[in-house]
Amino acid sequence: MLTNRQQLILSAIVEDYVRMAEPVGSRALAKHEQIQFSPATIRNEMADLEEMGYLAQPHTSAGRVPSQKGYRFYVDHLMPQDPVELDSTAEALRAFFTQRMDEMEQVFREMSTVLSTLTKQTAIVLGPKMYTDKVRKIELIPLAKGRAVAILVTDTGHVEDCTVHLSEDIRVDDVEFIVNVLNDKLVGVPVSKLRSSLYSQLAEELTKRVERYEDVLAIVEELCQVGHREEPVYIGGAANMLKQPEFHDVEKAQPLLSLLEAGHTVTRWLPLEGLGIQVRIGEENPEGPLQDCAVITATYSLADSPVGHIGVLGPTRMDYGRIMKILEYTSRTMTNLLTQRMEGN
Amino acid sequence: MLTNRQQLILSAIVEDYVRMAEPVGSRALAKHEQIQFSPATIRNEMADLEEMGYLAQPHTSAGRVPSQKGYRFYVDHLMPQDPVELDSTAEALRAFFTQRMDEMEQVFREMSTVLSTLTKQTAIVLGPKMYTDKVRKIELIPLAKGRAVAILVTDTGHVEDCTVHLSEDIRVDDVEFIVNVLNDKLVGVPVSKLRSSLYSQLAEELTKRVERYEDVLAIVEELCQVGHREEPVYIGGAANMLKQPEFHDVEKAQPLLSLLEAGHTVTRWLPLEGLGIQVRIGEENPEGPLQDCAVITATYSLADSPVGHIGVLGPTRMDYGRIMKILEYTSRTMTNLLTQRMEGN
DNA sequence: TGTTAGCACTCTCGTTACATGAGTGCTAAA
DNA sequence: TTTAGCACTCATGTAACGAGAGTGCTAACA
Repeated sequence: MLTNRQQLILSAIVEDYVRMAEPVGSRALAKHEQIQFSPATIRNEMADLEEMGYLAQPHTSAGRVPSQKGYRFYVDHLMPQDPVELDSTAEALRAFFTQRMDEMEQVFREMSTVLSTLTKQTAIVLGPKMYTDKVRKIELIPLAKGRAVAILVTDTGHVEDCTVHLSEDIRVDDVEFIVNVLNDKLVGVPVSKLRSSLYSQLAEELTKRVERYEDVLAIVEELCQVGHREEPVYIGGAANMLKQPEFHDVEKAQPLLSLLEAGHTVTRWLPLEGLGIQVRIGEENPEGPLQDCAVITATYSLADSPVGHIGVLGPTRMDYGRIMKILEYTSRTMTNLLTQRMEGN
Repeated sequence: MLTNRQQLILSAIVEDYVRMAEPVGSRALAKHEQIQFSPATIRNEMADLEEMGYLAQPHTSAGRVPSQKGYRFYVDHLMPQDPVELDSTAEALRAFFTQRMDEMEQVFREMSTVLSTLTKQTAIVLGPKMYTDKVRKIELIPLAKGRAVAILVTDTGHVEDCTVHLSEDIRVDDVEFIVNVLNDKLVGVPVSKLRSSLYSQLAEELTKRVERYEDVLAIVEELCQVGHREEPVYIGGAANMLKQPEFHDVEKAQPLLSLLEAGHTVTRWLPLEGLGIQVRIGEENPEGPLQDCAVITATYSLADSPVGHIGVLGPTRMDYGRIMKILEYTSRTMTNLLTQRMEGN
């Protein structure tokens, strides 16, 4: 489709533009090492590339800028594939991952800031889904009258809690009995299956002893919801957005920041399908404010099944190669970390 | 110090400027209902007010703008004190508080968005400190080899968890014993006193049976840190910042957003001393980026002791009266809510 | 003595005009 | 097929200018 020379030129334009954030002209390109053609030749090729939709021109006498299609082609075919060493960046990541961090929540939070610092973009980290976690223990701790806190611990060390309401005159050994039954029947069940296990396993057991059937049902309902709780979202470096020249205009930046602020909605627009690195450029994104953004995501896994996502959000003019490498490295290391952790160091 | 007329004029200038976000001139002021003087008279007074430092002039032929001192005087002496009804705003708040929300975390998160929506500024909600909470129960749940999760539940229903490392060959009944002792000795102790209780109560008890003294110490150390964990910070409407004309310049807004992003540092610059409503205007704030902001905070309490803070951050040009009233109402209702909750509905 | 009308002055802001420079497309020569 | 040359386009920066808003000061007025 594209001649070698056209590919070379497109590639150079993308890389120049990513670096300088300004439309790149034929003269500037001619100074590139790899390109030995005269500006005129380049101009001809550029005109062709524009006609084919890979480039765009902000206005008649400006340089060229990659279009969404141009970026896409670059990402799919032109980007340097060989593992160029990530120099100091890799160092920083390595340092981050060799820190001892016991609390996973802290890992995710810090990871979002590290990722955003390294990429100078906005980082999004989705905590792991618990779907595949299995129930390790359930506790029910009465507080003041009629209130108790139910705690669910999974085999990965995840702790979730919720408040439940009890009848005020429930007896201590009632509570104890409930907890015992819950643990007997539900330990080892994946949290995603909690609700279905509930009816098949618990119903008749509990009616044997406890009169207040509805109370108990309510408790377990709450527990089920805990199991289906949204994964936590950590956003780092949202303010980095404003450092990008394309968002120096507040009108552009404001909707984006608002979007990020509604953290739990990210799952609606992050590319979460498939495995591996996903890249969404410009209008490939659903939400309006993302139309001139690119989103890159990667998954991390636990025991071979993907459990969470990390991503980077920035203007379409972003250093795809570098960021994809960073994400790839991070997701790999993250997976290892989680897996080691599971296997008890 | 200031004549009645000067106070009237200052007050009018502040209120006009807050509304219009533009320097207010003598002609505009003369049209005010409460002011029956000619523009010339007003000009004279304004000149005096400026000389005294209550007003400032962006440039020679612009209207006047309140200075920090002007805002301060307005807040301290001029602001309408009588409880002007908060109209629809109060309605919204009432609606928010009458929603049934079991999970406190959700309450705080939503509160930050509600507050920011109502004030059109940035809202900051500090979750309650647990200092005064008392230990209700401690659990220790072994996971994979050498790892366990310790859970601490307080009498207010707060649940905190942390990962602890155990020797791999610890026995089940060792764990059970430890948990029993911990609960025997520490239940009812305020989390703030955990560490001191530890040494006075636990040391000899544990050495009686468990050989791995250090293991146990490590666990309890972790637990203590849980007790001293920072209060969670919820920030709502950070993107609202950008809607204020004073932050249409990205250079101004960016540092502020960065500051907000480092959520846990807010305790460094929020006015958290004393009780009641606190107002910090402009250079009364410590951090650089806050120099042209105002921060208003209020406390909320549980059983007569203040446990947390809510606050609003915006440009110095803000509607102090309204926002203070909103915060006051919110903190009062919040206090009631918490207290009711404690007393078991 | 306090208030007001009048007036000259200042300063911002938007518009227009114009020069500059970067970059292009096209044509013709190599 | 490539390149040099040239006319053309368009954004950007600067300067000039008028309009408008607001001030300070002075003098008249109650």
